[in-house]
Amino acid sequence: MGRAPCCDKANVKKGPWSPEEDAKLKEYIEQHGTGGNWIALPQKIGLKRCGKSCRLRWLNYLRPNLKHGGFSEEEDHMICSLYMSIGSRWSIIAAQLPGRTDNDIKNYWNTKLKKKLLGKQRKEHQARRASYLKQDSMKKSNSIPLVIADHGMQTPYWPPEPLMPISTPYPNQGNRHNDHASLRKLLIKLGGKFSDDYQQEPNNDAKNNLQLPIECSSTTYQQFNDQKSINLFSSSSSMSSLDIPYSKLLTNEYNIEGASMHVLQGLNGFPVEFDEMICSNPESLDELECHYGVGMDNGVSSSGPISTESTTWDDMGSFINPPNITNYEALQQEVIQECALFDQSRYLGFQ
DNA sequence: AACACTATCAACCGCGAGTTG
DNA sequence: CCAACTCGCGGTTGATAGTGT
Repeated sequence: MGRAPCCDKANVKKGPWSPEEDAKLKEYIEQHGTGGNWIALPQKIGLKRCGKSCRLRWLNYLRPNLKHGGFSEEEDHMICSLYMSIGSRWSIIAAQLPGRTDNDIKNYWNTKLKKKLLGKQRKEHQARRASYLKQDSMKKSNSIPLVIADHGMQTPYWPPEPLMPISTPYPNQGNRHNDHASLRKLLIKLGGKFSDDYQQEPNNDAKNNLQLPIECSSTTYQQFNDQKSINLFSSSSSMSSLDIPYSKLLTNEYNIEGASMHVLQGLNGFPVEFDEMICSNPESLDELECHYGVGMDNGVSSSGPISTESTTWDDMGSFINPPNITNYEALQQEVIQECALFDQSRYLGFQ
């Protein structure tokens, strides 16, 4: 038995909204508000629309102060940074971009940003692979640690062992555990720490197995520095806002232990593109490590782009290869903490 | 000019979570 | 405690505009 429909599908109009419908809805909401019940709204106005459709139309199109199209570089940067940190939690990402809707950002990501990133990565992969082959032959000849010159790294780095093809690629589920294990390995290097068995005991010890970074760098991306606080709740949400002074996010003033498990869940839901990249392209994990400079011991010593190509934000190079890895990691850690606070606040009943 | 292909984005759908009685 | 209901979210679809051949 299926779920009951939210409205009578037979008597409900679907498809694009007419200017008359828009005007009716806008006028009514501006005068009376939503009345706290979207389902009843269309009947009150005399619209043959589903309540959910009215809500969506209002939030994504009719609501005042909305911006459409023309994402700025800062917004691109923000979206990518947040996506890398928290995944496809579009409503949270949208809450950081005034005037943008989650739907807008989601569309923008799916149609433009993702392609930009993957396209850029593909190009760099080829260049890097050529570089590896060269370095590998050097390593075999003298067996001493290499310093990759164009990384500007000072930490010794051994190129990876010859890569074995993954025999059962995604979507076959057989290797997904291994892939997640690899991702976890990467994530450990990126900042958090996972025990080997967290997946077996997600409800018990998981929160203890992920240790959030103890320190956050005081250096962050400029756009975050500029903010006095971060509103973690979407303006369209029924939840009330919780503004956390941003300075507090940089310290351990908040006890986040109780929320760690939820951070873990967020990480477990790491952007699926990474899964796919890794499964369809076995070398991609090494690529990612390379991107973030985590292929070496502690993963914090990289300071420059890997590629010799332009690193301007125009071609997303500055995101793929952050100009300052310390800043990037700080940002990532901070966003993870934001999510922990977000989830914790919901637990503590701040809504 | 006609057709095929691609990109874009508004809108829909189904699900999980929260609320209410 | 439970069922019914609503809301909000993220994934997906489909119409249309744009571009290439």
